[in-house]
Amino acid sequence: MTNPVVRKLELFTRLSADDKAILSRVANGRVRQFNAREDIIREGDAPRDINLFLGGWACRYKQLEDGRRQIIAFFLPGDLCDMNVFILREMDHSISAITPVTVAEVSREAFEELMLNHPRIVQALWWDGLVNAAVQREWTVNLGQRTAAERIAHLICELFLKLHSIGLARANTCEWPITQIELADTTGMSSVHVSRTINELRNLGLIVLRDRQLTVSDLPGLMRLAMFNSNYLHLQHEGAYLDAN
Amino acid sequence: MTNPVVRKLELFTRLSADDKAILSRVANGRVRQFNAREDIIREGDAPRDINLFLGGWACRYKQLEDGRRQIIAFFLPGDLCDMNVFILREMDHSISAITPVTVAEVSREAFEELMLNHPRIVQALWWDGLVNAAVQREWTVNLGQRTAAERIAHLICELFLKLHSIGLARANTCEWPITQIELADTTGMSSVHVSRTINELRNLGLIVLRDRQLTVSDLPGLMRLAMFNSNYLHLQHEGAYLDAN
DNA sequence: CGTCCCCTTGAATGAAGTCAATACGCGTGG
DNA sequence: CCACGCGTATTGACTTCATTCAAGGGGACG
Repeated sequence: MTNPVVRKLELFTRLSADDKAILSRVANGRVRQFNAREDIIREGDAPRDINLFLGGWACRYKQLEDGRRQIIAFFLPGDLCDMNVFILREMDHSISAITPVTVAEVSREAFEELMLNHPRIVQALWWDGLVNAAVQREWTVNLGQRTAAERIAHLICELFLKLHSIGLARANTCEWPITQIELADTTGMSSVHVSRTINELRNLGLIVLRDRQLTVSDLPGLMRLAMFNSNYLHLQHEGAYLDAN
Repeated sequence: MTNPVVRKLELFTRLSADDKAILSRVANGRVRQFNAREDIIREGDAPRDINLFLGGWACRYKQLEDGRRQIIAFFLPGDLCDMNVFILREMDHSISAITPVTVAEVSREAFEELMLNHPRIVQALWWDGLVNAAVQREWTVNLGQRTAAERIAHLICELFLKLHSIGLARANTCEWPITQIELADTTGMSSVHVSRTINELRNLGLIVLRDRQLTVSDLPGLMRLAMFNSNYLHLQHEGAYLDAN
């Protein structure tokens, strides 16, 4: 089985055998496990290492004083988390496991050495960072402009495409470990209304969702409803022209 | 008058005379003017140069097919826009002037050369990028969790502090060129409701806003209302420990 | 078998959007 | 100079959408 980070970065550029070897070695360093719901880093902590997600789902979130919580991003296998946070003194948000999660901790030093000697990887990491920023922007649009049904539909499209791109979806189905409460905290609505909205999507024949399994019965329809434009994911292997090895 | 970019980057670290000279030189290269409301870059364009904002206010936005528009970020003097977009093939959003705007175009080559020879600047740019990402996350929280009044109050706090940090606010007043329609597109509400909400803040004695001039009469009160925590702006000169010249 | 968490559904409440009318400032051109 | 148009801001009345409150069902697990 290929390393999920390699798989992900190769969406953008082709890596040399050496690049891949280094990445796999780094990913096998200090590996840690977390239970579902367990915090991986908390707001206020001083960031130490770079985290590399190897398995499971996690999320970034912020919490207001009065308890309201907003999920800001999801992490899937192959994702890196805050490659450079060590520039900043303290975390301004928290990261929590949704399912049981496996992460590799990469020390700042190991990471910097890697960046020094592997320009192709650096470029792929740049790309990854830019895509993450684009996703964050799209979430802003989602929360600001889309209706409840559009918001949920959009999120489903995004995660479904991302899962596909890293080989974690087959045909039109994938795992869906996110509870409706978490979905509510993601889309800025109440969990009651999430329930009703998902039912709406079901009744439109767009999705089937039960037992933590999602089937997208009509992806084009779902994308149309959500006004989903995948350009912001930059999945078109845009670094292909860099392939000259 | 110091260059606004220098002023901004020095929030994080101290720059050498040479660093500053280089930045000022780069900022005086190809300078362009835009009228209020004019687009600077449009979604779908291939990004060419890095834009450095020297004067005026601008915004990043995305538009849905049916016309709904979401403002995703504001640009103030000293801000850089998408230092690395040339990795991506095309823009997934647009940038537009709010007031008349002056920008310096920095070619990719000039920029890369600068990064190669000025590690202190590189570090400050990293910091800037991380802060921008943090701001984008906070906007996600804002749209997802805060009420109308909290949203507007939070945005005012954020911009007011940023303006202060770059010397564009005096005591408790600053320019406020943003129309209520733009504010509506920023906070995901209708312009009618923005009007009512601003009135609410006025009646609470928190702000005075007229003739494109904002006075924050009670900043602590405004921050309390918005549950504003400034940690995400990372304004505490966190790079001070790098000062050894 | 009971507890806990998650999901669902109904009914009442509340927040924000829409529609519409009016007012104000500003620039343009008669 | 005034008239007009345009964009912006304000205010009221009504509607729509989403939240809250409440109750009940179902599955997982000790």
